[in-house]
Amino acid sequence: MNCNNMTSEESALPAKMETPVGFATHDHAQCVTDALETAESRCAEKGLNFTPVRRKVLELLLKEHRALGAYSILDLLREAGFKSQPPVAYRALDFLTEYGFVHKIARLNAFVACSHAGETHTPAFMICRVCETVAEARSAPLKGALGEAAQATGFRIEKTSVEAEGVCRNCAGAGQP
Amino acid sequence: MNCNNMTSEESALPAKMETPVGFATHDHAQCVTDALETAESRCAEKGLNFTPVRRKVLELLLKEHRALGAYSILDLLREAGFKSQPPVAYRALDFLTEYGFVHKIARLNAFVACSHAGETHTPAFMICRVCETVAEARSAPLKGALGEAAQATGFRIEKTSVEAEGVCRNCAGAGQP
DNA sequence: CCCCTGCTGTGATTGTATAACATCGCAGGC
DNA sequence: GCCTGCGATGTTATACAATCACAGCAGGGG
Repeated sequence: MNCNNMTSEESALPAKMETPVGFATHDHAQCVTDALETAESRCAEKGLNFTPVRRKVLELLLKEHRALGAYSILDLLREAGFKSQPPVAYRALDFLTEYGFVHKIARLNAFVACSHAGETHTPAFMICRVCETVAEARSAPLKGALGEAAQATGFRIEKTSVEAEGVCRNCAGAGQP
Repeated sequence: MNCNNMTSEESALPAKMETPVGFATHDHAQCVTDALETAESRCAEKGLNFTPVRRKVLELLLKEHRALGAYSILDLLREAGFKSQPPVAYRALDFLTEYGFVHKIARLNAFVACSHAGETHTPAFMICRVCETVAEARSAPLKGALGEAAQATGFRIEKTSVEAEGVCRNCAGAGQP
């Protein structure tokens, strides 16, 4: 579960920081199967239907470990033997998104597997424009300028998307502009 | 310039708060022409070409006072007598976006005129899912959980998009769920 | 004058997302 | 057994978003 972990709980900065950027090599096969099992048991708990298509889509996203467009996912699904049309991929993605196994990156029109299994949370993303990796940080929906503005104006926030585009340490170190 | 002003400078909460939600009635015709003039003079300053199409697109967005999809804009352009194909609208929007007259709302694949003329800034948006109005708040790109996570991991932020979806005070008051 | 540059016009194409409707399979009640 | 309800999937078609490629044109500077 814990690969690609850029987690930063509010102001609890380092001290304990697993793999600092979402890049350190790790036992990827293991992290994929772990995540799949977690998802499976979560669905079982909640009485949700973790169907083959849904499972496969999540698996593909976990394997890729970066954001994929819906049609890329569709291609991979087909390669994997599913004879799927667009709505199939979208429905699976809707399901996975609804229950927090996958997040949508609006900026990219793409989807990424969640780094912090299951429970509903309000993530913030850092998108490296060089290597395209997406790292997920936990965020507090109501803090910062946005929360203040919302409070001041009586706006009730339901969902947030916080996405930053830039260059990760690895790529910056590799001399990318 | 100052209609739809949900501005909240960092922690400078109320005290002075123009029109609290982006809804209060106001002299709209005036706010549109003011904004257009501001844009015009800004372009003049910088030696930019504020062409008829660009002007019209900005005018349309200012008039609508909410986020519009590219094809809606295209339709309006055509109604206004321009015989435009998609690239025309997109090019105008690219220009306006690049120089900060218009912002793109990634969540909606739509565009909205900037409430705070000209200078480059990193806005945050509150999107009412009932009335579709978009209010803009200024934000600090490097504050909050995201900034901390970025610092901790050496990620260099270049652009951010912060978008909140919810219900504005007016619509909440009108008994919307 | 010519060339360069930036903007526009146009047609076609690709990518993203959903509508609308048919079908399937299974659990539960009669 | 049979019907029904329901969630998931299959299928076709289409709406909406974005880009490509190329042609033309107007103004400015050499």
